[in-house]
Amino acid sequence: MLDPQLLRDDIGAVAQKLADRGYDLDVKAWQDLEERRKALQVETESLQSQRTKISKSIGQAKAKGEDIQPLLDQVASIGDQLEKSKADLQQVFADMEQVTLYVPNLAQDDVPVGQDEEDNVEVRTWGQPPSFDFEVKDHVDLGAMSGFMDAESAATLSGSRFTVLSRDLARLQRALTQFMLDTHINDHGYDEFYVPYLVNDQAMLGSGQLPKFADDAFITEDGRFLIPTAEVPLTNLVSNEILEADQLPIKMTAHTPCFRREAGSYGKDTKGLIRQHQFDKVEMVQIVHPELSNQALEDMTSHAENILKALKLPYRVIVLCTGDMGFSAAKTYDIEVWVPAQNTYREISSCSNCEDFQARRMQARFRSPDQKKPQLVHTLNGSGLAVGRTLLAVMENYQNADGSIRVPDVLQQYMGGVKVINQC
RNA sequence: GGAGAGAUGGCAGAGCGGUUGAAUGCACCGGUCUUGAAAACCGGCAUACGUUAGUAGCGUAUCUAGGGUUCGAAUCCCUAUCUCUCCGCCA
Repeated sequence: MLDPQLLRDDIGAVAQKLADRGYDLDVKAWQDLEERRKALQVETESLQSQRTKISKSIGQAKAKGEDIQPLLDQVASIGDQLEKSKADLQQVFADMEQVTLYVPNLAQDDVPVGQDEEDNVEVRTWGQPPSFDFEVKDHVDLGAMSGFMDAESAATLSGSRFTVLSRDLARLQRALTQFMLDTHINDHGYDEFYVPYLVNDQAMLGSGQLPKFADDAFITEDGRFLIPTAEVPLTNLVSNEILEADQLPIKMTAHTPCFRREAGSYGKDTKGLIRQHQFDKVEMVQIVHPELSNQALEDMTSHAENILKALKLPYRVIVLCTGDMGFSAAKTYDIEVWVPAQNTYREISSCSNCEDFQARRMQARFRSPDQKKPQLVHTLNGSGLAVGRTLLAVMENYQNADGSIRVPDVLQQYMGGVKVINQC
């Protein structure tokens, strides 16, 4: 949610910035609502004030045993007026909320303006894509050869976009997860959390998945949502909180499955682990002082990069352009890992500074010693990393000519000494 | 799932139709006293919105949330959510 003050003071500039993101704000409609709101609110509050005054004097008159009928007559007409004006005001507020809940965050000034992923800008690359003296196989083939990855069984169980991993490959995924968590906890200063995988609509609203993207999430019969990312439960841990300044920054990590409908991506990445309805992810979330959020974004991105460095997987970092950013983000870095079989980089992490956008929705604030009023915190989230896609990247980058897969050095301690994954 | 009890300010806890935004205690902040500290005493201490040049003043709302009764609701009624106790079931 944007700062309503900003919408009032400088709506022209806001509309321009939203246009950069491909969002068309109806300025005239908003200003009309705002004007109505102002008139109605002033009217309602003054009526309420009158009514309260008279009601109090009724109490006093009664206590003294005076006749209260004149006062009752006086207040009678206020009641109807008040009811009407209250209802109108509520309607205007509801209309305004329908706008504000659907308006995306504003991009930071240094974010490149652009339409879609074509306009994203590469920031840096790390590592050299490996060269192979044989024809590389993709992870689907490698998985089939080993017999440890089974899309058909998954289709029988659940449908498309699911997978069954077994034995050394299942273990390798667990090793990756463990390694990521341990690194974030031991080297990067995050605290580990275990969180619910089902959340209510308030939580989804707070982090910005609702109301606009309801179709992307799985909803349960009793109205809960399967989390599309651990960002939702982790970030909402501070909802409706007023934190003390010295509690910041809060750095949280959690490993969870993530569930996504992937509506609207029909035909895209239909094979393999790239795009699944269910995938595991290790998530990082930071709750920070507003002045430090940009530095925190750089730090968090480097934390995700450190995982890839340790795994010796080549990657590049790009900054998303205005048109490609997520709803809640003010600035986003994507990290893309080298995928040999596709001869390109594919997204494996997305790190965003949401500034106060989510904090305002969920009323997450802190009290700083130098300011009387509580102020909104800044929230950041980043994948550290998407585990399924990391598994895919390891499989493809570490493949041998015979289809076996070398286990990266840092994972071997988690694999009980297994150094190469062969076949069933 | 069944039966019961409850949800009040940072925390504890009173109030149970009328000057209650809410007693009291604790915590916190400022002051007096003191060489300093403690104690004691004095004072302060919610949030949001509106109006406004204003973090001044004034107004409005908020005692879990949403509805209702009433001239007037923290207090009465309904619904939802959550918590606790007991029983049942269960990894």
